[in-house]
Amino acid sequence: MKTLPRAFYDRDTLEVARDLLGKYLVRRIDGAELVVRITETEAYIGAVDRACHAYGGRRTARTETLYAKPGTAYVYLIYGMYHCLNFVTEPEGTAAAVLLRGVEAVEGTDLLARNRFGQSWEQLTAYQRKNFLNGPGKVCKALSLTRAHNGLDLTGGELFLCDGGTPQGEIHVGKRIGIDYAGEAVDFPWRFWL
DNA sequence: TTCAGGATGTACT
DNA sequence: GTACATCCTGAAC
Repeated sequence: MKTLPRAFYDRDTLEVARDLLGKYLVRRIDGAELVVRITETEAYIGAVDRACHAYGGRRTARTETLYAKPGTAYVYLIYGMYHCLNFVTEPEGTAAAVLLRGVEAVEGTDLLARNRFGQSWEQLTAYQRKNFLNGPGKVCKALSLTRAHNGLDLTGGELFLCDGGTPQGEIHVGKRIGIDYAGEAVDFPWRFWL
């Protein structure tokens, strides 16, 4: 598989969010390789989006990463205990990114299960398996990603994306989750899933 | 299967 | 002091 080049991210954020479906995300850690397939994303575009941390050109210590060059990881802490992983898009100086909301395990399932529940896949309940990696906080927990990885270059060898061919089935489009505070942006159809 | 409530700490007002 | 791009638990259905 080939690592996606920086040019992949240096495009319209909505296009990137849609194209990310079906792609493989690879995480190398302690000699192990975790691979997941992307199934759900959301776009956040600072210039026009009240739900984006960098709405209206806002620059703070936290949002600085959103202005970084495309192909950078933006990781932040939410609700005091979970992390969210984003892929920075569009040219450097433009605040936009794609939030990773859901994936499915491809390689390293057992290590993913241990990171998330402290147990092997075999030990998980049916409920735990069904809700394994279907949320942004769950994905970061399983991939062992924290704010320490904020600003990481996605064209490097620690965390990167690979092409996965054309995804099967239909691409769904709808409203984003958990942004009821964002006024008119609540209704933007910027969520994509398989 | 759905729902309400709580956990928890950082960023920003 | 308030809000937050979430998740888990336990109870009701």
